[in-house]
Amino acid sequence: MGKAEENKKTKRDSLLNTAFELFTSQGLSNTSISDIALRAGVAKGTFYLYFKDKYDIRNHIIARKSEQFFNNAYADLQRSGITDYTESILFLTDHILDALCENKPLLAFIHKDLSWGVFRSALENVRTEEQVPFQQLFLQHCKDCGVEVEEPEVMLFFLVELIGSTAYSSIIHGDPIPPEELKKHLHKLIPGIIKTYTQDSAQ
Amino acid sequence: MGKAEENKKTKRDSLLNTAFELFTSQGLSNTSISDIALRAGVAKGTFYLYFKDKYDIRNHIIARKSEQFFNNAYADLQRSGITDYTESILFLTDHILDALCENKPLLAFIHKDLSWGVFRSALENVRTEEQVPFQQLFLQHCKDCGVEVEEPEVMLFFLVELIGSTAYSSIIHGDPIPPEELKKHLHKLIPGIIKTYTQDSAQ
Amino acid sequence: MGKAEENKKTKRDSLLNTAFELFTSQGLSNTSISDIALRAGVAKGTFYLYFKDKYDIRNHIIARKSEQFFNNAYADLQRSGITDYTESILFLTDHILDALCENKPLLAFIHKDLSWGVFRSALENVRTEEQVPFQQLFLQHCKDCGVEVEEPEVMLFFLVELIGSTAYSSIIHGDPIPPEELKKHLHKLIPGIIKTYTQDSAQ
Amino acid sequence: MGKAEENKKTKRDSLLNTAFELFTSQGLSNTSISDIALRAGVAKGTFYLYFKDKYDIRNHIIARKSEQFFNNAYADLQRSGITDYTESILFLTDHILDALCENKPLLAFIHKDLSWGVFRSALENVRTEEQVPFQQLFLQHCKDCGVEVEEPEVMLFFLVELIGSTAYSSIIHGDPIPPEELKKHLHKLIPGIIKTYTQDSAQ
DNA sequence: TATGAATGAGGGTTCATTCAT
DNA sequence: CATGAATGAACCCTCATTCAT
Repeated sequence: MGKAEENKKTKRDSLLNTAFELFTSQGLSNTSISDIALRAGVAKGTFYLYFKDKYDIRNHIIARKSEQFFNNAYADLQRSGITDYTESILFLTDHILDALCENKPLLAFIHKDLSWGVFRSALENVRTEEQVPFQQLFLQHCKDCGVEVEEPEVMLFFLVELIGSTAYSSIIHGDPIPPEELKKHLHKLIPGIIKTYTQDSAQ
Repeated sequence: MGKAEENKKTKRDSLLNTAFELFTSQGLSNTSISDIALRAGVAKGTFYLYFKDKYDIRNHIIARKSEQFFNNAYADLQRSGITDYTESILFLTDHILDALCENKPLLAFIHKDLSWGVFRSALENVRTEEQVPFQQLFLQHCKDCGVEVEEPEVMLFFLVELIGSTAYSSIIHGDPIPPEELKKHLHKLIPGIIKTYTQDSAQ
Repeated sequence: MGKAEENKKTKRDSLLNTAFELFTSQGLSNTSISDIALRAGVAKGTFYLYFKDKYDIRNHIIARKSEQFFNNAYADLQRSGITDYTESILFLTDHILDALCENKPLLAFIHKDLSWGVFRSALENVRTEEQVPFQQLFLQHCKDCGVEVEEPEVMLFFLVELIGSTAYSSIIHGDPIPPEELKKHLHKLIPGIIKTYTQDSAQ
Repeated sequence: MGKAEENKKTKRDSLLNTAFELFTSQGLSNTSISDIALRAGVAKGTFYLYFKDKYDIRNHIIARKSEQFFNNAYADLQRSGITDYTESILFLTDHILDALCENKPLLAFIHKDLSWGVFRSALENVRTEEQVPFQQLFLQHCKDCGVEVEEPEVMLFFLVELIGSTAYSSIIHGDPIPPEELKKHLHKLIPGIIKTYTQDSAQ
């Protein structure tokens, strides 16, 4: 029975991976459930044993990828040994921008959701994985750096939205500034934003 | 002769309005060209005399609405008599947030495009109206206030993206903060951003 | 298990037969896929499970019918016991003309392709059946009669084109001569053509 | 009023020429009446003032082109000064093959009708031009050469069908022999055919 | 569980034809 | 005569979903 379970897990993963490939390469609306099933090597009907419809599998993919994404960034940060708070945020920013540059199809695909929505709906509703939510990691990190952020969740919100939406425009369209420029500008802006939220507690 | 022209204009407007209603109430992909034509009171084939396809009419709608939107805000600003630069930006921010609060379907519809993309593609490509692009208004406004902004277009980009993406999350989902809170936060953050871009020139 | 296969074969045949009926009675361009599916008793979508489009099913029909046609003629020839080469060609000619007379819709339908094109594209590309191509039969027949034909394929080409195109005009329009007359004329002309190709080798 | 007449004639010719260009370059079914009218520089409704529908204009074109075609060949023959009957037929054959080689789109377009059908339906029904039918020219030519052909119309029928149908296969598909080869073969076959019809009278 | 043949509604699009101007 | 906007039937094709096996 462990075997049967394994088999199911394999099929599910196969569907998820295939769907991701197709969504990023051809777009959501140009990908049919037939396509996914065919390339995943299962029958069309089988798809429905695992997912409700195309949007269901999309949500699972976004949740999975976004989580991976932020957690990768965070893991790298820890390896870097950076201890200063602002520096660590900038490190994360660069890491995320670099990763998005190298994976434009992913960016194009999840951009509408690569934002606060990721943390809200995707991660909460669909959570089946065994990962620690990024928000928790973030809060922990604040503490680790010995920084007291007033409303850290809100600050995270602003950072995520700012970075996510400008990255899309810059990386996908190169407009109005290319990714290199974007980095420089964000490095100028983000310290101000952090200061706004850490000064608050002192006021 | 003017009659035929007028008639065409009427039909075109009817299609645009109907499409907007349907797009905002049912979503883009749930709206068919049949629906639009039917409710606009024209034959299906007539649609194709005016627009290439669904995406064509969508672009026209976005261009039109966005233009209206920003120009309304700007017109109000001028009526307000505000002369301080930072204050005027905050006024525009509030105005835009208020307007979006009162028109959630519009926000939901154009949110993916209510961003720098609006200025880039929608407004530039589809421009058939005789309006002044918002960017020009903005540049003029900087001068009028006697403020020297280093790279004003880039600053506008960051402001638009920040406001647009946070507004969506806040207004549509009330998460992680309600619109009232959002305003307060933006009022704290925006002056810092402006300072970053106006200090540059002094440095 | 055999049942499903059988069922599919039945549906496919039903579609082919229905399409043939409609094509011959109404013409290709006046027959829609809807028509075919409807009269074949299957859903429209089902058509596309078996054929790519209207031209695909047409090619299959032509291939099938032509094959049947020539092979019937050849089988009859063998039953006839004729051994003389020229006589056998004339026998085939008569057989083909008789068959076409009795099946005018077929003639009208495939006349544009009842020519060398049949051997080239239709029979070669669409071949899924397990029949021996007519050219091979023809070559074998030359040997069997002990006749050495210089370029037998080319001679076949001329015969097929001559018979096919004159048959169409004569049988369908009775112009400029009726089928009976046509036979007589061909009986006068064909021996000369054969002589031209068998004398070559002697020259 | 001569002017109005002229204008009409111009429009009609413009439609015919445009339709011919489009039919040969894109095919009949891929050419719409809109296309024709647009490129001919007249309004869509105007088309219907001159032709009943697409098939009507096609028939006129075929009649016109075929007539031109054969008459050109005949005119050239007369310029050539050839007096021998068989030679003159071979001259016409070559001339026709050369002309078809140089105008493949025309061949592809009228091939279904470039046969006896041309003389029968197209020329008879649609005749509005002021030309002498080719059959008459041909009969006259037989006399001029002092040759007595038994049933000259029938012989012409066989020649036209043989040349027309083999030319199509050879020139358009190069199969089973290229046009150069075709000429050689026809030069071998045609004298035999002529002999068959001129010997008849002697028999 | 898994299959994949069958469905049929529904989408986008074209275009011959009409008719008021 | 000429126009060209409007029509709407008809077409092709896709695809999510079902269900008998």
